[in-house]
Amino acid sequence: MRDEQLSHDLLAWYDRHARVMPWRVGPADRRAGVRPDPYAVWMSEVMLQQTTVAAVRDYFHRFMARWPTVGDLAAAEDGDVMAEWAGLGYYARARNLLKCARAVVADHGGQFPDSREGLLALPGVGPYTASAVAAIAFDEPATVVDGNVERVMSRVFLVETPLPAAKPELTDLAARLTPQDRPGDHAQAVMDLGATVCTPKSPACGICPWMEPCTARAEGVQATLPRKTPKKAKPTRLGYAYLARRADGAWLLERRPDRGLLGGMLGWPGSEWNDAPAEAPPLDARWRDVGAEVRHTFTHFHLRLALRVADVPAGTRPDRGTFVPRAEFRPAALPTVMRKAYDLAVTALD
DNA sequence: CATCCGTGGGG
DNA sequence: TCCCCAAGGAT
Repeated sequence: MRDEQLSHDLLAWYDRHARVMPWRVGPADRRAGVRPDPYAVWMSEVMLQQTTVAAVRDYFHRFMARWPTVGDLAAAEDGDVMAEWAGLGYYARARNLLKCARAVVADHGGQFPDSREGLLALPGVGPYTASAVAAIAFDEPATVVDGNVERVMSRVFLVETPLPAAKPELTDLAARLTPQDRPGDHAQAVMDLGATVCTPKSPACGICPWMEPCTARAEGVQATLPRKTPKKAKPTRLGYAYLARRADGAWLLERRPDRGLLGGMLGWPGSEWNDAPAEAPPLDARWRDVGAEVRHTFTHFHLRLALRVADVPAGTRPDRGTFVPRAEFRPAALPTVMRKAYDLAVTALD
């Protein structure tokens, strides 16, 4: 089957089955000439990096309501943006989001570059995001290659090379199918297909617009693709976290360094996280064992975090960290592992 | 090219 | 309970 026929059939499917998203201009409106706001497209694409649509929705609404334009975001306080991002993960994205907004204002007059090439130069914008914004916001015939596209291409064209080695081949195949007309709808259509029909575990081939041409389907091996090189097991690390509550209700927190795990986020002072961490209290106090530990899994290790809590008098000077007044403290501004620690500690204190 | 970087839901 | 994985990017 010709590439043009495949693209046509996919767009016809998309016209009927496009998912409705807060940041998306649907195929009907788009054909009526409506164009999405590049700022909203960029915001959604950054949030969607390695993150599910369901997780992104509320965050997208909150960010757009609080910072409606790239200029508003560029003028925001770093801490406010990090707090608003808390819980969404991959916090380097939030730091780069701010850097990018400020670059757009400082270097591009507050307008996003309208080409893949120009977008690619922005912080936090890689090959995928540059193509996605170029195609969706500016209708440049750029090819998007995300996990969905890799899966769909590997099946339709029966690519047995394991990822990530197969990436260039899958990119070439995806490029062949990218039409000059409606490239933005095409990009979103492939991803919708991967997310709703050509799913990882049990693809719904019976309702797929590409059932007939799909080579993997013909061979009956669709559920085994794409192949992936095995990943190594996660080790378990141990650590201590110290939750100090001052007499007036203030909590002792510290801002983590910009680089590395949970970079730029607020957290409880703690020990190192490794096989045998040493205790590292941030001030002298009667530290109590809470009798419960936080279990949390990061991308590449499991963590078991033992909690120490203490009530300290007004005027206490910590060796590190800052007491955050009760009125300003919001658990929702903490990354999830730190919020879990707080929830466990206050439960134990009651 | 390999490693680091979160989180929550589903099977 | 555990593993997979989701609209990846930076180094």
